[in-house]
Formats: sequence, structure tokens, C-alpha cells
Amino acid sequence: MKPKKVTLSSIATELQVSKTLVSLVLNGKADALAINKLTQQKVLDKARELNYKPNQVARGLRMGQTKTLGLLVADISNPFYARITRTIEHEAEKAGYSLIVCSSDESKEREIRLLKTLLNRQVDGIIMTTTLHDPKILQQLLPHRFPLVLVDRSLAGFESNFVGVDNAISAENAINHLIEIGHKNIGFLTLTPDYISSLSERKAGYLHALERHSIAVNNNYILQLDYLKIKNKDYSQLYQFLLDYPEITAVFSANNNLAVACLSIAKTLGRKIPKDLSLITFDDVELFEYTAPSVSSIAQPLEIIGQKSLQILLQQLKNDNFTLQKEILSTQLNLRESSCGIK
Amino acid sequence: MKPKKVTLSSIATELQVSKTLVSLVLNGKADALAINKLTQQKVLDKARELNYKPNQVARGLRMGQTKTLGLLVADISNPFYARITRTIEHEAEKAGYSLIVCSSDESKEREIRLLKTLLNRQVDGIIMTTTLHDPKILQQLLPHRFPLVLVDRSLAGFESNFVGVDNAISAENAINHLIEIGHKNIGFLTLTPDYISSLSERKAGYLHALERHSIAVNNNYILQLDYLKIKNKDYSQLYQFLLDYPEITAVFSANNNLAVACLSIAKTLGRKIPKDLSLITFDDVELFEYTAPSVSSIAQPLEIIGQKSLQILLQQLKNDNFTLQKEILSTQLNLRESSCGIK
DNA sequence: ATAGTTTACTAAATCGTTTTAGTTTTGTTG
DNA sequence: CAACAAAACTAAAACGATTTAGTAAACTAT
Repeated sequence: MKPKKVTLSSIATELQVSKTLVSLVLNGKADALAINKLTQQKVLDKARELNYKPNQVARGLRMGQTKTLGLLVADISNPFYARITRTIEHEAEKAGYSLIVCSSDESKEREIRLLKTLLNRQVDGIIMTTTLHDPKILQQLLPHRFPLVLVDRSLAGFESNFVGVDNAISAENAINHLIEIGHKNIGFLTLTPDYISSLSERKAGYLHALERHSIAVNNNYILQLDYLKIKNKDYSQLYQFLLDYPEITAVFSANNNLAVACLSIAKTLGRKIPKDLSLITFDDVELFEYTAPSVSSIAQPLEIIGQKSLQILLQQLKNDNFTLQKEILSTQLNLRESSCGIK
Repeated sequence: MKPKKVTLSSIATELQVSKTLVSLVLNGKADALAINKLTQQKVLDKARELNYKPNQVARGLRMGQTKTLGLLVADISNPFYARITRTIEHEAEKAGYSLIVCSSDESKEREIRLLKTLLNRQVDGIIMTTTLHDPKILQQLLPHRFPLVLVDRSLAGFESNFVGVDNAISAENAINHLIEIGHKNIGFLTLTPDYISSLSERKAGYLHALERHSIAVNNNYILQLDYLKIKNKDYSQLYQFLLDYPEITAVFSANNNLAVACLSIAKTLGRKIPKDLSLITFDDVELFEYTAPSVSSIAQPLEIIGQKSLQILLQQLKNDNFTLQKEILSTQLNLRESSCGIK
């Protein structure tokens, strides 16, 4: 009753030849090995007739490569990662690779567990945004020289490929702009954990800009919000922050979720953006162009990030003596209505 | 130099026992088979010492199940699919499954190719939003009774599990609302290919609402846009449409991308929403609450869609004599600024 | 006629597991 | 002290491919 499986052996048996022969023909190695053209055709025909499809699992086991890559991001539902994923998936498909996708939710434990799963599944390489702080954990988890590309976030003390943007410079530019149009009391919104390289670099850019303009840093103006609370739209901390420091005239938000939080809070708090509060955020989202007000943002080149990540990974998979690559891309500051001058 | 692989045999050899024993112990089948507690401990210890990780590929081959599922959506970068994906991935992980994700880009050829890839990779089941029109193609491609859940879009003539929403009713409700607040000339925006069940049901809902209110259908008011053009932000057709039919006072958009197109066009065309043109769209996006104007939309229960899809798939994987399940969920109409009364 | 080459093919090992069908040793019972 | 059961373990097959190391026959050259 069940449709019995079509394997190499099925074909071999039906044609009264060896599995070797069938495998050779189907892999295009027949000519090099002087297999009779007629026999070749017979095999090809039979394979088509039986609708033979090679079992990639068996193949993976034998060949030691699964043609599968792992993509481990913080949150696949965040448009930032979703768009990178799309590019990576498309490029991977072109190169004959499939993609196992997983989200760590910014949880170390989850990340470690998922990473182990990916490795047990024998993925050929991994692209990931790490949430980890300690390079030793990764060193221990990953085999030596395992093909890996860190994207968006690097990890100090851990040598690996990397693709990301110039976070510090980008943030600094944005803050410079805010200062130039008259803002002095500028808030900085970030997430816990803030040791994540991209976030800490953005903070460094913020601090550096203030320093360059001889503006004293007020640590109270730096607000670190809990990732899960933000994800669950619990904006109470931010609410309180804006109430506590009405003298803040501009905020810089370290990612797109925080910008949404600002829009939401501004609406309920009646603190008008940009009249009462200017806003610039890291990460551009399609709809930031159409929000009220439209949101000034730092756009990362998502397609290029995806392409580069995959490209580097594939290079390492091909080359045995491959040297690690780091790619730092530039961003674009899109000024819109949410940030405006003061006085 | 290379870190040699740790396999069952490594452990077996080091401990001078058989692979069988090691496998039994590591799979918790030792007690049932009366393996000495002491030996068990030795195996466990050695496994830990060598940091043994079972090769899931070998396991998959032997056991005939890979503990991997395929998720084939139209476009992973669309927040609608991204959010469903997130839920499915999380639930799958809980159940010990990994997820291979791919996007068809609404292309039949791509969908077929990706589907074949998933099957060759021996995924245990598939969740997909199909772009296909012809049930025979799927019937031919998939083994009989292959665990599959169609999500968002059903396929007439193809018996399978399904999870989606009551598209016709939802659309009809929205149109009813527009009519009740005074609109008569209501445009309907959809995408090619429009045989996709969710889109055609939404259209049916639109038509039905007009009929119920004795409003004659004007086919010119129904605009079908090319998916790829919209994706590439080529809104020229829509632009022309709105110019050609200035008498249209409200449009219903069949998905979120089209709503964005409307926002964009309205901005450049100076046709103010909702003063000159009301808008309600299918699919809610987080930022629709903060756009100018905020967008009235039909929100699908994304989490539930994801959960149900996976739940049904897992049930079929478990149960051998499983009957197909169909789950039609309700939506929620979120009225915001973009739709308002007339006269 | 013989050695060497080319053509055309195949048996068997291998990848790393799980599982079937045992075997051997020890212990218990009538 | 047989007979039998229980305890403790193992050899080998299996999953479905690839690949190594062949073999046999036909042809070519000397």
C-alpha cells in the first residue's frame, strides 16, 4: 500500500547493474570513467521513470557535508533580521544550500542550545548574531576553524569572520547632527544586555559626540531597557524616564523596537515629536517613512550585509586555508520629521 | 591536528564495550534492557569526558526521521510571515524539531523547486503557503499522506490540513463598515496572481458586501497589481488608478504591502487619507498604529495561526491514522484614522 | 602470441547511528 | 545437578548514498 521508496538500489536492481554504476551516472562522473553511453541513458531513463530523488541525508552522512547552513538571529520577526534572512536564504539557495533558521530571543541559554542543535545536525556553516559576552563559550562550543560568520555583533576575544556596520561613527554622526541643530540634553535609549557590541559601539559613538562638543555626560540620560519588556510592549520604564527628565529635548534610540516604543509613548504622554522631543533611531524600517512623524533613522545596508555574510561563509567552505574576513559597512542617515532644530 | 570526531565507536573502543551498549545507555533504554548501573555510569562519564554529541544525520538516516520541518512561505521578510515563522520556530524547537525556512517569492517554479529540495532533505513535514493553482502538481510532488499543513492559502481540489482565517467574512465586514459610513465607490486592491485562495476570498467578500447593499460592481474599481512591482516599490499602476478614478472615496487593500503602497502614493499624489480617500487593509502591522494616518486594518491572529499549524503537523506526525484538520480563525477589525465617514 | 592499455563494469567498505537477534554468564528452582 | 530464567552484554545488519580498489573483456601494439 505504501509507496515504496525509490533508492539507488531500486534502479540498480531493475536494470541489473551495480549501485556504483548508477551513482556514477547520476552524478555525471560517467564519462570520465568510460561508462557506455547506452548504459548511461538506460540509467537516466529508469531514474526518471521511477522518479528517483537522491536521499540528501544519506548523501550528507557519506560525504560529510549536509549542504545546510544555520542562521541564528536574535529574533526572526524583527524586520531587521527578517530582511537579512531573506537575502541570505536566496543566495544560499542559489549555491545549493538550505537554511535552518532559529531565534535566540537574546537569551544566552537559548543561543547555546540552538547552537548545539545546529552543530549536531551537522550544518556546514553558521551565520549568527551572538548574544554572548564570553568568547570562551563559543570557542568551546565550536570546533576549531568551524565556518562561522558573526553578523551585526562581534565578540571581543573571539576570532572569526564578521560583517557589520560602523556603529560608533553612525551613531556619532546622528548625535552630531542633533547637537548641531541645537540639542544639548540628549537621551540615549538602549537595551539590556548592553555589552552586545553593536549596542556598546553605538553608545560609544553617542558619548564621543558629546565629548567632542564639550557636553557633559549625564548618566541619567542613558536608559537601558529590558529586551523582553520592550518586546512585550511594556514601555513603563521609558514612560517614567521621559517624565523624570523633561529637560531632554532629543533621544537617540539604539534600535527599531525602541523607536516604536518612543512613538507609542509620545502618543500616550502627549509629548509631541519633534516639537517637544526629537528622535533619531538606529535601524530603518519601511514604515518609518510614513509614521507620524516620519522617523529619522540610520539605515543599514541589509541586502549587502546578507550577501557579504553568505559570500564569506561560502568562501571559507570552499577554501581550506582561508583567512578570516571582516567587513565593516557604512550606513545612511535618513533625516525625516522626527528630528528638528531647537530654539 | 584536526580534532578527530567523537562517535559512538570512540566511546565503545575506549571502554572496551560494544557500540550497542553505548547507544542503549545514551538513549535511556539501558534500564529496560538490564544494563549494569555501573557500566551505564561509565558510559555516561566517558561520553561527557569526550564531549560526545550524536550525529543527527546518521541518526536521521537510520531512524527514517530527521526531526526537521520545512517552512515554505511567500516571503520571509514580510512581517506577516516573519511573525508566523517566529511562533512556528519556537514551538518546533520545544518539540525537538528544527526548521528549514524558504521563500517562494510567489513564484510557482521557485515553490516547486524548494519543495523538492525539502523533500530530498527528508524533512518530516512541511508547513507552507502555496502559490500554486493546480492541485495535481502538489499531489504529484508529495508522497501520499505526506504530513503537510497549508497555511493562509488553501488549494481547491487538494485535500490537506489547513490553517487560515475567514477571509471572505473579514473583508465583507470591512466593506460593510465602509458602506455604512457612506462610501459607495469603493476600490479593491489585490495582487497577481489573484487565484490565491486568500486573495480571491477577500475579493468575494468585497463583492458580496456590495451586492448586499445593492451597489453595482464596477470592475474598473478592482485593481490587480503585480507582486514583484509592488515588492520593488514600483507603484505606477496604483498611481494611475487613483488618478483615473477620482470618484473612488475608499479603497480596501488585500494585504499589507498594498497598504504601504497606498500610504506612499497618497503622500506623493496629495490625495489625503482619509479626507479624500479612506483605507482599510487586510493584515495588521505593528506600525500601522503610528502611521499618518494610522491605518485601519484586519488583524489576523498570527500567533495562533503559527501554533495551530505546528500543532496539527505534530499530531499527524505522531498519529498514524490521522484525519485532516481545517482550522478557520477569526480576525479582528481595527478601525483607525485611515477610514472615516463621508458627506 | 604476449604484454599493455582501454573500456565497462562491480564488490565491498564507509559514513555514524539504531536495532534485531542473538550469546554468555550468573542465579534460581525443583 | 539439571533446567530454566534473568542479567549483561555483543555481532552484524540496516539506513542510502559515495568511493576505493579492484576485475573481466576487448582492443592495440610489438
